[in-house]
Amino acid sequence: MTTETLDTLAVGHRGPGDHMIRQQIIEAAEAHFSRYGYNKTTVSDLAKAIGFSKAYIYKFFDSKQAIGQAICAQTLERLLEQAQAAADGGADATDKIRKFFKAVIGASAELFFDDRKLYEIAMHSVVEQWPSCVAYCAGLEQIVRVIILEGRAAGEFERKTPIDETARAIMSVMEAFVNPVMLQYKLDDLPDGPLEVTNLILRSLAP
Amino acid sequence: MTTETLDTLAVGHRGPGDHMIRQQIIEAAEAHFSRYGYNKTTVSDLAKAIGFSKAYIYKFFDSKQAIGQAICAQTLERLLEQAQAAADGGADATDKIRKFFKAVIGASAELFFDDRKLYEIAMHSVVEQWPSCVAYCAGLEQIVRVIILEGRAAGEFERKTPIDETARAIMSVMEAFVNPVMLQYKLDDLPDGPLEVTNLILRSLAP
DNA sequence: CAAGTGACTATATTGATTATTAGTCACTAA
DNA sequence: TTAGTGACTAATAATCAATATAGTCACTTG
Repeated sequence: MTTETLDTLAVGHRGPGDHMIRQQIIEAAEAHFSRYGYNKTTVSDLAKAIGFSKAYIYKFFDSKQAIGQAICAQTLERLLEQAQAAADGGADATDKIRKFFKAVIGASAELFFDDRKLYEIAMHSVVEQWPSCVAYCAGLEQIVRVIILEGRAAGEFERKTPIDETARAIMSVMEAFVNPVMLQYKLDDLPDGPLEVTNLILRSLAP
Repeated sequence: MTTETLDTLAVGHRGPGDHMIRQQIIEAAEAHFSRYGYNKTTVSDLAKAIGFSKAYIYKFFDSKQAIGQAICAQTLERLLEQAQAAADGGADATDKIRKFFKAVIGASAELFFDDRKLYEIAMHSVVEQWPSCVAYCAGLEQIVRVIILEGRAAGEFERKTPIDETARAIMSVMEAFVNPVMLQYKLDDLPDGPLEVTNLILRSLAP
């Protein structure tokens, strides 16, 4: 394992992993991307914002896209944290599944409405299969897997289906609402669509 | 009910509903769209193909898009027929569900690989919410509904959940593989993804 | 050596200019 | 009246030069 942080895939990073400047760049990028969007902010804009030259930015990041990935990863990590917190607040496994999906979808939809520009980066990351997105999906699946195992241990859920298949299938099923690319087409179905699908999932988990 | 056919929503049609020329236009459009794509074929091309002037086309269709809708509707109807036929070939309701989804997804994927241009029109129809697409989705859901009712009558499936909710949820769940916009991102998951999701659906239907 | 940059190139992006194309309509011929 | 069209306009799309941007590198400064 490198000196890079564990939870952030530091793709496209250069130079020291933990540097004040790197954080400043990320903060400036988050502000600019959020306000003007990814395409409309230039690397020079970011450089000006932190008071250095554009060339210096490239001591810390491989490319503009790498900066985008960093702030996308940050955004998705935040989503993931919210989802985990919601799941933790559930009384039993069934409740956790319910709260988990409600939180993920709610938070995604909120991002869509309040912060369209960041949402667009997230969509981009999905289409381009950025590692941040892959990590996000894997994170969601992992949370689901843990909940299911808990439910199985408690006798709440069936145990015949292989855990990997169950978790994968549930993620597939929820993808239409969880995947930013697809969610935009399903906004009309909120919040009932996810609820009905959650019910279907829970029925499929019944012992 | 108008004189228009029952199975084709004749949106954007003009003049007599059943006219030799209309059919000729549709055939020419299918050939051209399939070969050169929707954007690259001009209305004049179609006119030339059937040996009339461009203005005459507009005696039969409101717009170029209306022609696109007609051939899109035709394509989707064909998909629907294949799906229905596959379902009919199932031994029991469970088997019908399996065969149905396998057929829909297989046929969609085939369209994607063999006839990319037509597939693109289908995608366009989804994004633009053309009636042909709405009809297609409704048709799929109707087939599912009938199978479920059969399965319930045979004691194969549970009967507590309202049939509308069940059918809607199943369609939501399958959307990632059935919806042309989304399918293109899931091609790597074929054919195992749909299979696992089908299994999940069947588990959720267990009595 | 570490921190930082100006000046450079190749690739995108823009915008003003043309060229095509969708769609209409008044009209002719039978 | 019915079948069909040429000529027209408004909107859309292709073109291409001018501009802007991503990304590199040799270089300075402390």
